[in-house]
Amino acid sequence: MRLNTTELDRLKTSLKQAGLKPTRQREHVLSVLLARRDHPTVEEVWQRSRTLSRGISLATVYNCLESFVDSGLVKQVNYEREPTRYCPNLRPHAHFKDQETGRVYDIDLPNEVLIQLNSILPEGFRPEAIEISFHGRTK
Amino acid sequence: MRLNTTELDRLKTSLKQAGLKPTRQREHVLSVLLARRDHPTVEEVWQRSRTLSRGISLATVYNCLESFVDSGLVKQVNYEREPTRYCPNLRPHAHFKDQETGRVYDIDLPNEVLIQLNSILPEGFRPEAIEISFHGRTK
DNA sequence: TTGATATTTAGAATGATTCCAATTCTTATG
DNA sequence: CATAAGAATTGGAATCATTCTAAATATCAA
Repeated sequence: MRLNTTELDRLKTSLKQAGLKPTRQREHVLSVLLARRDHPTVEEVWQRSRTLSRGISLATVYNCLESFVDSGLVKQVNYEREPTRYCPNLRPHAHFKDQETGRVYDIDLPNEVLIQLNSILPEGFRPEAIEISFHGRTK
Repeated sequence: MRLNTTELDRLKTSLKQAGLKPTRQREHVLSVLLARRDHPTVEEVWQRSRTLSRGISLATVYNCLESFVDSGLVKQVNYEREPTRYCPNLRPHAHFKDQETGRVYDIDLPNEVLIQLNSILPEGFRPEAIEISFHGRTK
């Protein structure tokens, strides 16, 4: 998780655009999150962030992830009551959880599916978000 | 929550069909759940079940609901990390949560929507369940 | 540089849920 | 009907992801 100046500047800019002060911790957590296209838990993000010199507290990882979600930089994924997972993929997508491995896959959502889904809502229902999660086997 | 013999027999039968011993507590919790088409939390189910003579323990309500879900008699609804809610509607449906009132509505899922949703999965993905939750305003 | 405001932090607190081990119930079988 | 084996129920303790707290530190506009 070595960041060159260009990457760092890019992160600072995304944070500022999102209305967040670009702190050392936020830059680090965000870079850790963007480094892999998976769905880590808070605990996992914390583990991956330990390399930060002088460390980072678990509370801060919670704080960072919360502010990222609030400002739309990442998404949350919840399966049942398991620990919340975080997802750096911002395109509209569903999730598929392999019940054998526990692994979560992103499934792209074509626009026509979104349109059809909105069409099943009664008059007056204004969705702000939709979450679609499959679970099953991947063969 | 007065049960006549016919209703009681019907409950006993559903429980047996689901492979569950028809105990006094299960019959009561199930009847409480079927009495309203809403989405109560465990705590709420417990409150509504207090009328049972000699009471019922919270642990038992948890146990009953878990066994109902396992045997397909009711569904679970999760929104973020809020307490799990239980849903007696077994038809395929999505949920819509009004972010102002917190109320959860059932939205029927037409078969063609289900078919379209399955069609977006890659080769080899075998879904066993799908969960669709909207949240937004109802105007 | 400085002050106002925001962020970070360690540890305590919270709260839904699960676990535990003792008691009570259900039911198949004699 | 009696009985015994396996299930279910129970109150309370334990768990654990998450939130809260209040003190220390950092950011940034002026």
